[in-house]
Amino acid sequence: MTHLRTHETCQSCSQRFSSVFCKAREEYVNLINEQKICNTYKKGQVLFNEGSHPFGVFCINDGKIKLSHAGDDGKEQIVRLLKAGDIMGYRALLSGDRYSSSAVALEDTQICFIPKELFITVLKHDSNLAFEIMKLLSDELHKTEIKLTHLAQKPIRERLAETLLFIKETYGFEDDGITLNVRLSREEIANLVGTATESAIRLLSEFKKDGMVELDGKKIKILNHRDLVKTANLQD
Amino acid sequence: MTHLRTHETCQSCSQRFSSVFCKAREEYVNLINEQKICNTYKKGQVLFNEGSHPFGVFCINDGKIKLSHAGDDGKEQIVRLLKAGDIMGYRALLSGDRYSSSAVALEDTQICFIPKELFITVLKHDSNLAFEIMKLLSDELHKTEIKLTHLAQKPIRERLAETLLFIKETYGFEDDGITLNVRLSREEIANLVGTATESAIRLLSEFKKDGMVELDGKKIKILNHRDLVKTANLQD
DNA sequence: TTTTTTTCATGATAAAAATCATATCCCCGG
DNA sequence: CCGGGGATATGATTTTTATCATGAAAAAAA
Repeated sequence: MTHLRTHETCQSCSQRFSSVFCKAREEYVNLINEQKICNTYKKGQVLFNEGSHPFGVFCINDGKIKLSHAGDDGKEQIVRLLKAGDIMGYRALLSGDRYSSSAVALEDTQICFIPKELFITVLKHDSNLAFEIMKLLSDELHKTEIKLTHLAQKPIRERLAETLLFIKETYGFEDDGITLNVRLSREEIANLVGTATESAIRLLSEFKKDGMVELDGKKIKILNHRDLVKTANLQD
Repeated sequence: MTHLRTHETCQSCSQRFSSVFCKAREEYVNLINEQKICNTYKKGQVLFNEGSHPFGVFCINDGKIKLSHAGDDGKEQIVRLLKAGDIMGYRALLSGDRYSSSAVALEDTQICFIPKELFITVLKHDSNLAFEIMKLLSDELHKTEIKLTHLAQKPIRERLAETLLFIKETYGFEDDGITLNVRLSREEIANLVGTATESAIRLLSEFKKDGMVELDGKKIKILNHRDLVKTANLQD
């Protein structure tokens, strides 16, 4: 955890106008800039653990993060995938709770930490930012409810297709325009879909046989987007 | 839909200090009182439909409501149960979305409607209320993520037990201290658990055989709370 | 009340998915 | 460059769950 020389100020941050803070008033951005603490995390490093107390919010400058719950039997359930411009840790903070999920870096990541008191103060005085946060929470709640419904009602095959499309929406493609721009293990994909690892592996193989994807280790290429959408069977 | 003479003012409302508005400043409560519109809904009546536009938030004065999504194949998934003191409709409003779920009265219900503009104005000027709403959203998000994890990882038997406990937490017991204070069809219970109606019926029969519940039509009595908790297999 | 319709209950069967069991691959450290 | 260990792949089997089918009970309508 070292200070990062390549990311000096919030004002010049590459995420300045894509993050939720884009709506915050200039004076508060300056204040945040003074108090933020920037760090880098290596792939696989834990940013915080389920059950521990939040002391602020994290603002992702670069990299990818997974947020996951441990189920009662210890099995991981990935609840969110985060990327540059996203913030995290605000849920527990606003609930007055401990973290309900753990955050792990999926690749080397640069993150700023904004202390709790500052975040709350800014939120209190800048209603635009408060509305942005409410919108963020509302959107997350919406997405989670949709996921819940699909988990309850759709077969694994459809959910895996949907998950691949979701990964594409979140992280996009590499330069070739077809390779998903993230490396996830089969187990992580399964924990995203909500199924057994073997089932995820098996269905990925089927998708490959059906010409929808190409598999090369952890690289996944989307060969037939149209069929994948059809397989996902999305109406909404 | 008639105006309700029995519920004249927000200031004297029975939910004044249990609802999220308890933290709102007096002046705004007065403003809300002037503009609110009170209505009654009969059991089974639809308050709003998935896909329609929100024009304000609803504040439940008395009664019970279910919020449910229709899955892609039309199957209902109940995402929340609401009671007196709860508000609803704020999620879509704050997202700038249409309603993502439908609201149906589970029994005769009294509800006040607060117009969108007023709600937003109050939220903008009263940061205490804004924080309450953020907390509400955060709590809902947390609960939904837990539900998601359990849906993905736990067998139906455990989820049914958990659902019965959840219903008890939400609506409590009747005067006898053991009968769940709500009437839900077996289908609704299944749509809450996320399973087929027959499976819910079958497992309820097993729970009865195991002495955990007593079934009398739609009345469900909790006979052995301890065993039910054990069956739910909750760690968190 | 009687009829009709819906809900509840339960058995039989089928389908879906998890688990168990191996075999192979491939990445990493020595 | 090689060996070991985790990740991936795939088959076989078992378990779980959904679906289909039918009858009884209860609720709603006539």
